[in-house]
Amino acid sequence: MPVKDVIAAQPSLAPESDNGWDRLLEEISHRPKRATERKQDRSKRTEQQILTGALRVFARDGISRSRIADIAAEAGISASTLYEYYKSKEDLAYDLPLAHLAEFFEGYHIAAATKGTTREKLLLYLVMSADYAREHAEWARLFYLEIWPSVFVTDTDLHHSINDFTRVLLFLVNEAIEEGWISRERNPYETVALLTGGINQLIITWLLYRKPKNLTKSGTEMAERMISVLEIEARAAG
Amino acid sequence: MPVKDVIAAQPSLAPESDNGWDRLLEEISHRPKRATERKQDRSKRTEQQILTGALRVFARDGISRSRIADIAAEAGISASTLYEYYKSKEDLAYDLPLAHLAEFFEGYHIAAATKGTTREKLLLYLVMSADYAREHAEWARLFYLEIWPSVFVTDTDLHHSINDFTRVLLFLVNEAIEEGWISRERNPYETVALLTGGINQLIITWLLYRKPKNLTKSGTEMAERMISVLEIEARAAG
DNA sequence: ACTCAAACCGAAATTTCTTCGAAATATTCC
DNA sequence: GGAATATTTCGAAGAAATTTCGGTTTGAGT
Repeated sequence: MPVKDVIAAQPSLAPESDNGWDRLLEEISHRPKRATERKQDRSKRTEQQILTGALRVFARDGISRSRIADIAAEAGISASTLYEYYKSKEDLAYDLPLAHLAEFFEGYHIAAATKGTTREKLLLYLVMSADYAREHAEWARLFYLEIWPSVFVTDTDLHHSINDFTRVLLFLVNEAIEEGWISRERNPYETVALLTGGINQLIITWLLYRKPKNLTKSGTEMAERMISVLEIEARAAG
Repeated sequence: MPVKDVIAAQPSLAPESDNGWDRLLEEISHRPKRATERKQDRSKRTEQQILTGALRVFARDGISRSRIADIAAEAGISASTLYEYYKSKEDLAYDLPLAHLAEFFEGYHIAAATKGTTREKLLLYLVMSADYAREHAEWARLFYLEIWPSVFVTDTDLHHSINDFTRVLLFLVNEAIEEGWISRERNPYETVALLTGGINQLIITWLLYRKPKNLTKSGTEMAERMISVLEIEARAAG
């Protein structure tokens, strides 16, 4: 059950455990592990070629219009070989984003270490999300436009990673509430929805229309705006 | 070009044209028209059965896993007959949400007539969006989780209707800026992204996890919160 | 160099989508 | 009412894509 994960995450995220933050990020950036480890070097190379080829083709044609044959050709192997690596097209599509997500979390983990306050961490998270999408547009197309909202991601490794994305935000929001600059009156899940939704909508619009032109700038603007607005709200609430 | 539509919409939406609002809603709720009109009554019935069956199957299995044969069976016709009505599965999937969207706009048009202020209209729009999703959960699953973010909706009737959804918000936000309760400093598109993103994220979470339990209540809460937060922001900016 | 497992591929099987021509049903006109 | 015409339906065949299978090639360890 997906809901359970999110709920269960909450207690362990209580701000009083002072190293909860590091443990959370540690867990998150090490999550993705392919079940089958490849033995030979050429195999590792092939796996990489499949991932690169698949990303290219999926981003160009969309998952459902993409053909296994095209992906295999792009990877320089035969279609049947691809089935040695992934049991279906869907399986491939859902595995594909994992490596990038881990990379994002790892990058964030490092960058966040230099930030002292919760506010800075939260701002950084939102800004980095937008920026990572800009830097990896093909991946982002696949992830934000096809996979994230998909109903069928439940009960997959990917699903955990997507939940992780929310868990980080939830942790920070709870901490901010503790610190008093996000209103206690408000449901933290609702606040997380607001933050996620705002930044994602910006990314999605950019992916579809290349507008706003400068995603990094707009992302920063949007993130700062959302956070400062939450602060004002908390102050207004007294 | 999708972007063009949105941009082009702006001038005609200037608040000074006092009946711009009615013209906009008129245009929007009358947009969808199937090209081919069916001659016989049984045909109209069949068309309805296809739509009902397809909605059921798509919502249950997702578009890509759904089989034409299943949809046809659900509709009580043969698979080949379905091709008399829609030229492909994709075509069917993209036509399906149109009727509901038109219904939503029409319902909003009527309900908004009783609301005097821009603020009330905006609040109503957001609240009704969430509520419509709750009332038509199968449709919402298809629309929010599979179709809205899809890359391939460009250059379809559906695409216009989705743009319409944003145009209404943009109109209201611009009017609110004119009235002074949304900050002039902020890019209206960014504000629209914030509003859309926030409410959609809430809907998506509900569709996936049935959480929050009461979508109508949470939607109202979220909508009121976002609007009041924008007001506070405008006041703080002076 | 030999052995064995891992990796690879072509051809065939399977599944699903789509087309087509003929049959069934409805409408029109006399 | 019944023949002529148009519309709608369907089964069977065709096309396109995914997936499986058996056997060959390749590479790592000894």
